[in-house]
Amino acid sequence: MTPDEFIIKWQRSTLKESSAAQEHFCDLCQLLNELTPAAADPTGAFYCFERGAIKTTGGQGWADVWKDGHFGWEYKGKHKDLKAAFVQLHRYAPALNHPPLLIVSDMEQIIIHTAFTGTVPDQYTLTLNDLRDPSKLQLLKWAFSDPEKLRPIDTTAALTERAARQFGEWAEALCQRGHDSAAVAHFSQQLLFCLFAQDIELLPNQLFTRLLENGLKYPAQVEQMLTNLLDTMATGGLFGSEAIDWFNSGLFAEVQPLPLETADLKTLHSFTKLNWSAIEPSIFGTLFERGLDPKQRAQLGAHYTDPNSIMRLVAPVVLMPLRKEWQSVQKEMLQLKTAADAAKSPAVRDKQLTKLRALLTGMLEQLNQFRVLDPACGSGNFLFLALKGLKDLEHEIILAGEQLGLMRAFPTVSPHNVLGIEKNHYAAELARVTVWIGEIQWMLQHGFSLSKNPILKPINIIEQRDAVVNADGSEPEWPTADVIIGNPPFLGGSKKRGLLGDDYFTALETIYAGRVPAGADLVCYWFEKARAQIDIGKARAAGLVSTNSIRGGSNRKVLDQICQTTRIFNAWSDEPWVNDGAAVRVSLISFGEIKTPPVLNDERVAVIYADLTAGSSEIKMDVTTAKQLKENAAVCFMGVSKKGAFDVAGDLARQWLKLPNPHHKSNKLVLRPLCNGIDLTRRNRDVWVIDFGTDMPESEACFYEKPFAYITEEVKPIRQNNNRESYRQYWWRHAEARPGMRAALHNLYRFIATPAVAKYRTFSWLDAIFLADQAALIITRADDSTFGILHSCFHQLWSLKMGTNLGATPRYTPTTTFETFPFPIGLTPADTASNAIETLNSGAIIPSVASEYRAHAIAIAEAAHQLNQLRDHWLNPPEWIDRVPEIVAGYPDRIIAKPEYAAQLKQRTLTNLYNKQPAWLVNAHQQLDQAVAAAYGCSTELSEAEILQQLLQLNLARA
DNA sequence: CATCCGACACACC
DNA sequence: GGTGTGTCGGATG
Repeated sequence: MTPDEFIIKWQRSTLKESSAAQEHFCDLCQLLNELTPAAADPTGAFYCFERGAIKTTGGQGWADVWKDGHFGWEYKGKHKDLKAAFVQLHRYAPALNHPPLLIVSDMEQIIIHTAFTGTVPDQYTLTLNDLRDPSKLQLLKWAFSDPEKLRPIDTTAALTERAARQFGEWAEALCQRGHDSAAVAHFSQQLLFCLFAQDIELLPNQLFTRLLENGLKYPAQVEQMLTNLLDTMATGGLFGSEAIDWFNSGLFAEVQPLPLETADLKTLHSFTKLNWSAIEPSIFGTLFERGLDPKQRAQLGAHYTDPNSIMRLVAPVVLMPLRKEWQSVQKEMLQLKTAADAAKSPAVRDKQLTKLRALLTGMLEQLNQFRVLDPACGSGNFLFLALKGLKDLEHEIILAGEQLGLMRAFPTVSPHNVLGIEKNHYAAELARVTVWIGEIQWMLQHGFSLSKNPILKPINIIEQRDAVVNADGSEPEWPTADVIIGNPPFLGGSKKRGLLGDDYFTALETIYAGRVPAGADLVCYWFEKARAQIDIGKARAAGLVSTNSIRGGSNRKVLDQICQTTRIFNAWSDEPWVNDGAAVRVSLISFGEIKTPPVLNDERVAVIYADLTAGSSEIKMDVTTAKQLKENAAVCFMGVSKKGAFDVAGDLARQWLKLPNPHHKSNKLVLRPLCNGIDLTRRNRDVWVIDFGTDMPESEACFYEKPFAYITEEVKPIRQNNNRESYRQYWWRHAEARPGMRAALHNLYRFIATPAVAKYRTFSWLDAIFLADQAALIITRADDSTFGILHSCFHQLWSLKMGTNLGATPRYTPTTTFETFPFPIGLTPADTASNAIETLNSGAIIPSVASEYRAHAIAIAEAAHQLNQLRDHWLNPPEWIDRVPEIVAGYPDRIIAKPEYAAQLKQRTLTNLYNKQPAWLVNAHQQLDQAVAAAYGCSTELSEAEILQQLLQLNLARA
């Protein structure tokens, strides 16, 4: 068939839809050289006419033609309403497997609507005559063979980001003109809603666009016109000659348009060209929060929390349990249907059908009664996504019921299903709008008309109040709900008082005494309250976002309690989270009374522990039960906490070293090279520190003229403003001078250091003259055996598991990683405490230990010494450097690059070395691991989990 | 007195 | 511009 033949045939045709549709479609297939449905798929399972038609009644199907993964196609008679056909396809899209294209035709026109998820919908209209145009015909051909070719480039996410950025910039300009940011936020939300309402035709005839155009002609009238429009939206009524629906909602309760300039009107007018109906409702929230807060304004238009991340909580907590229930109900319904169809008497049949109806009604009623609470709902995007998920599920159930021949139910899941608590007045306001926009969008996209008068029903879904402390200092009640979701605010324990104020802090302390440690992050109060709600039966489950630090320290207490009174059934332990610029990492935690196997980081596990690690079915290992060991006490220390600029460049220190002092003592006594993490992971920076020790009086310190003058200038002013009496009083000393550490270092000529926060857990030797800064942790031992044990895979694994994180980077914490670590028997810190060390022929240094452990000590020390030497040669190749004696005796030689090797030497850092993982390094570590494994008396073939399990057992046995 | 934390801060490859 | 490491106030035990 040629296009001309097709056109002539169908121009003439006056047949009705029912008689002509299939023939029209078959002709099209011929024209496009495609197989007809029956020829392509005789079973009709993937490509057929009348998909979803109920065979027994011959009733209307979901689509006239359906090709799985391609399109749903609906015909109407000539000049009939194609919009209605489109609405029908939309409504049945879930039953049709969400085809990417929804095509409607009245046999003269063919309209292809794209419906790829997450893209801005597009449409192509083809008239009969267009079929002569090969490029138009190609579109149709793609619909049959390769619908991906029709995927719009613009995603709704991209559209949303673009709109957010543009709108944000515009709002920022308003703020810069001196308008109050809260007023700008409120006004911009009103305008945004107008743009949305216009694009879904709630505001008729492009009314908002025309208003802006008139405004450009009569700038003086703009403010009055806008006031009139917004006022009319608040109450419903006439705007000019146009009838405006009653929108209601507090959004329009307060109308005070800001003065707009011509440029503003032009910008707004350009916004009307965007497709606001396809916008993600969460944009409103993002815009609001960023537009309102001057600190966040720089982020306007930047990233916003990705819906997929939110679904990682909404899915397991809200949707999965309901889906599971629906599956079992559906199974029962299918059995009843089969029984009814097979029934011999109408009475029996009716009885089965009544039961069937009751099951469906029951399921829908359950959905209608379902309540989701977000007690920190912000601008409502969690609630919006929960509502959308519930509506999708309800729709699916309704369609399944219809398929069983039951009468179609009207969807009843609506904003009444979601409850929110939000402290911020405008965010709360906005959350209501966000949820309603989501509702309206969903209804229209699924072919349902909106119920009006008002459009935004006065359901009090969002309460504006504090969720964890009442104004009178008492504990707030949360409404009863089925589940709790949300992303509560994070605020580190020590920042709480400063940001929230003394009264609020005291109230928190009082209300949650014994439940949440006072040093915990603010987010923990939401976790504890959610746990309590579940405990008293006011919720079944909760899914909350938290800082990833909830896995350790005092924050973990709330998870410990959760694991005691209920159960964590789903978690993501450490995920990057969108928060512009900052390296924020979060844990997503779902807990409560939902019977489902636990899933951690998308993998089935046997149990999830409070630190968000898992036990497998073979190895159950809750390392949070590990105890601090006596034999490890007072060996690992954090370096000094200076709290002031006591550090000076090496060259300045050297100048001072040469200067005399009035009391004839050298500055050498108060000047030492400093070591922090960077000195360990990169190269030594040659930074020195003025150190008046732990108890030198000011009267003596001032004899060291230059250093004292320096800190009088640089440190004293700052320290005298410190909140702590002792820091103010002893300003010339380091705030935490670590007397314990200094005592433990006594008589050691070297010690072991490791960076507190570092990508790799490396240990290095430092000459005793070095002073460790707080970001360097030290172990007060000089023997290679201890060094080797710490650098073995045993301690590496343990420290990773037991330590915490600063953002994405592991952090070593003395109490939880070192003091809990069970050293091999006979080689514990208690066993190596004696200073009686012995140097072997190789140069390795072993501690004096009981004779039966001496062989292990030697083997480990040799391997460790070898590792350290290899590493040192790599870090400081003798050919590239000069070793220069320090100007004063008693300091180690300086390592100075030969000029031609300076750049290369700069790259020789421990982090770079471990990034590269050269074979010799891997081998050296393997040798070491073997020696240490022998000391533990275990195989070198153990898996990581097995090593950890053995260490945990050893720890518990010793504790 | 010592340790821990950061909806981070910032220097430097 | 990404990578990697660090400050310092405040709280706890």
